[in-house]
Amino acid sequence: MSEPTPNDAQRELIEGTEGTYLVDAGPGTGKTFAVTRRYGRIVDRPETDPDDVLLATFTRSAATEMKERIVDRSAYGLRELADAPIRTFHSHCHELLQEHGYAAPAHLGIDERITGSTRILDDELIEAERFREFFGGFRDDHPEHADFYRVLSSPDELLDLIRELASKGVFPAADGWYRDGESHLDGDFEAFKERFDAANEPRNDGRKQSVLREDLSRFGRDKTYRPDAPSKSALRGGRGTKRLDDDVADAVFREDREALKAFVHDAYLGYLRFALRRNYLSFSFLQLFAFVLLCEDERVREAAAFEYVMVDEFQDTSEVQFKLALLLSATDNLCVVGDWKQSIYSFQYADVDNILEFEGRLDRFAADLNADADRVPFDSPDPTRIELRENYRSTASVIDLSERAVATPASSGETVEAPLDDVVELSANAAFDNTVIEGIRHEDEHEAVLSKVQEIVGNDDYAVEGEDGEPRPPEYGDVAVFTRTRDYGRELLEVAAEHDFPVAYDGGIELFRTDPAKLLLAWLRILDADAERGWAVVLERIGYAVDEIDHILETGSYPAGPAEFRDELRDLESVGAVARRVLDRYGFTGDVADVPLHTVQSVHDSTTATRGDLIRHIERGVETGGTVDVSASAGDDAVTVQTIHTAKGLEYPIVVMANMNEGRFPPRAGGSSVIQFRDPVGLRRRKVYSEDGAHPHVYDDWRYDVIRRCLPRGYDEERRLLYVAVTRAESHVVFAAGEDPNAFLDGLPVAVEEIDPRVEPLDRGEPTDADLPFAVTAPDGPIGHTPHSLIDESVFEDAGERPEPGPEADPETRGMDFGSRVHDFAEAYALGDDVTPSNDHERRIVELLDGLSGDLRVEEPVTLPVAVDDRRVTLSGIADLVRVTPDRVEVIDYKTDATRRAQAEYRKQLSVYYHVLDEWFADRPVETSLFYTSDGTRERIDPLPIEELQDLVRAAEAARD
DNA sequence: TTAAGGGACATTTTT
DNA sequence: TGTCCCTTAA
Repeated sequence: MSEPTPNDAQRELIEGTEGTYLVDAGPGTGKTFAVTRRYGRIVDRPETDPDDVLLATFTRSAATEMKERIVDRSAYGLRELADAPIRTFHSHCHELLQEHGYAAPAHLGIDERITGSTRILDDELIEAERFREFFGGFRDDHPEHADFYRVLSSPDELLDLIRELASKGVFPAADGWYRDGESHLDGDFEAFKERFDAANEPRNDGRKQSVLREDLSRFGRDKTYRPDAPSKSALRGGRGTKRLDDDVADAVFREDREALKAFVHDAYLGYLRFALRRNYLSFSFLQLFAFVLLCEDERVREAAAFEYVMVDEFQDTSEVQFKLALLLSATDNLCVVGDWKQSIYSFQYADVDNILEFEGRLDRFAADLNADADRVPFDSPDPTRIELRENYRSTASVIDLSERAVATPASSGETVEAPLDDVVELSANAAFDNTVIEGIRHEDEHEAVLSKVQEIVGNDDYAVEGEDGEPRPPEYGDVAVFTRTRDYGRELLEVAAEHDFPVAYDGGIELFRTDPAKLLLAWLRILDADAERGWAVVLERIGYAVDEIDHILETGSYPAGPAEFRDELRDLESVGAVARRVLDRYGFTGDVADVPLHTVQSVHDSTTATRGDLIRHIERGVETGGTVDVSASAGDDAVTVQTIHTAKGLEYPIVVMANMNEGRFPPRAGGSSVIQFRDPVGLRRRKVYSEDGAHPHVYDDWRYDVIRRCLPRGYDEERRLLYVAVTRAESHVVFAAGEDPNAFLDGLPVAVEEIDPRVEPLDRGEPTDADLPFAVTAPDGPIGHTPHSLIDESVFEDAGERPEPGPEADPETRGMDFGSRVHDFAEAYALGDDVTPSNDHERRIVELLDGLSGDLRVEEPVTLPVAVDDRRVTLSGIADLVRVTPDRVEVIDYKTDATRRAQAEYRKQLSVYYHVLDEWFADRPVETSLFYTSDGTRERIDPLPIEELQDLVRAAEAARD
């Protein structure tokens, strides 16, 4: 590909190497191209080299890409740039601390040191674990903060607050708060008053009450305030009042919060010390100490500062990162590049105001840093603003759509205002514009998406630009399906797998929601307390039907195999060994198994965890969705499925924006937040513990109930997410919704069509499992059926007609409990263990087994993949005994209960087995029979043909719907 | 236009 | 658990 010539705006950026620049670089405007050119231009000068230029990126992959692109365009090779400061803020801080950081904590009055052995703790779940440990000790040592422990719903909440404070540059010191940190905690009354006044303005020329007063019409509903709170009418004024009194603003804002601040301070400082003593630094603390070091140590600052600083994806930086960029600048040659409309990382403390209010913040931050010393060279900064307006990626139609998307209300009542004036209009550069923008809708949303993709592939109506610039029909690889949530992506993958649809998933999977983690958790629960929740998972995995599991759980008579395994696990010393054995048992290897193992090990080693702790750790992982990165490829020509966040920076000819459904985010798990930090209000307590009178109680904070109604709330980031998604598209955009399209989709100029999803079976040239009647080695199909699940009545279908118990089947010896003991005995005997029969049932088993020759196998679950209406399903079954001789195969199922001759049911069970073995041993006949231990008789059972099993699946599913 | 009651709804993104 | 939407009454 030939290197393009820069356009005028790009040239201004490339050539303007001296001074301060803010570059508004929308999607597809050649930002990386211009930045790397600029970098090359600087370092190719004889007087500068890569060590003089800091290029800070947000992700590691972005740093790598930058390096590669620079190598293409400069005199430097990849090796020479290997150690060049082109890296993320985090890794640069790490580097800085390794070199100069030993005494950094001393600047906060902390005695502990950062040493060569201090590790970065990059797993947030593990950090949360450590924090809980810390907090447990802290509570014991600090009874004076008891009121706050009462109202804190969990330590996680406090850790969140600490992270947020760190991201804003608010740090604790041994004596009070570092620098002007406390003013952030107090908040800015003037700024609050502005918001308050805006919300308190009567509407309709004074005929209608203010938004704020209306909002407060439910003041106190479902709440309990302390007695000193004003009554609702005192707060709002009587009927007909249009606005709140001005002094309400004062009343809610000014409050004695010394104790609250002291609590947060002590916990924050204590945790810093704890981490250092434990020899680790979190991501947040890396930046914290780097900042402190650069601020306090002039010598280090001079040594670490760069001639040129460039920051990529500036919209994703946090407040403290902005300040770090200033401290790392030896001159005012600072260039930040970004696009506020693509700021979607607020949960990582990205602060969109860094870019939206760049000039103001630059002024303010520089002044703050220079208040007591001459630290940063931005005394009277006068940044040049460059706008890259030419879009090289998308058609004009797509660009237009994206600009509407970022202005679309998320609910009927919402109005979107500023900062939309700041949208820099882009002009398109595409060779042709045949853009299709459409919406589809069906309740089977996943199927709808897949069949839409199928319709698109090879369809000239959706032509995309080929290598030669000419239109060509699209392929699977041209299509990306975006989702907001990983869950949705995972569901889509599952449905795609049913149809053998070529999809590749890119991004994180929820480790704790995978089978290895679930089974590990199940076994830990079994070990801990023979917990039913654990057994249910284990038994289901083996293939027991729901009814059977219920029965086993009721009676507590677990099958022999798993019970023995449990005893074996009990003998193991460490939780790590247990994990290894469990994962081994199920054949989990490689990445999928390594990650849980690693997690188990690191949690265990570091915190002397008990089994109960580990169970809770995994449970929390399931709740919070700890993830591990995967990139599951499905060959070259496959649809990419990913979350919008992982798609950032990428581009695709065709984008399907899935899951455009209604859905607002409810309160977070674990209860409502107790302590919050939000500009401009500062630190707030949402609940108050009080021992007024005889009734200690956690009260709601009436002040905060007023304040939060003045805070901006809205869907700005959701809109930006949509913007990012749409602007990935080069040519076509399809929105897909289930039953209920959301307000975004309603608000966009897109016709939503109800479609009839039908995913056609694919002919991809090679036989797949779905083409075969069955394939023994195939993995489980997506829909599992056990024989028992194929009937809609009870398993014991003819229980109503059971004959009088015969002499062999007295109540003592009947039923599952007894049956399972016979089964255990039979298995042990068949395996050659030294066991002796203790009743007639077992004696008859001995007679049977002694009379059999050949290879005996016991209790082996099998799965039979079959196609039903072009969907692949899996039938699974377990037989008690398989006997293989050179000329035939026998499948025998023991029946201990003479009264339960549910042959129709047994027949299905054996049929599954029959078909699997018939495939395995294609050269000899397979016979299926039942052995009644009560009278020692055997009964041949004719297996059902596959067609009848398929019919049963259909019937079972129809019954289920 | 305001007040007040009640029901439906829904658990995210990851350096 | 908070929010939004709908209903009913004043």
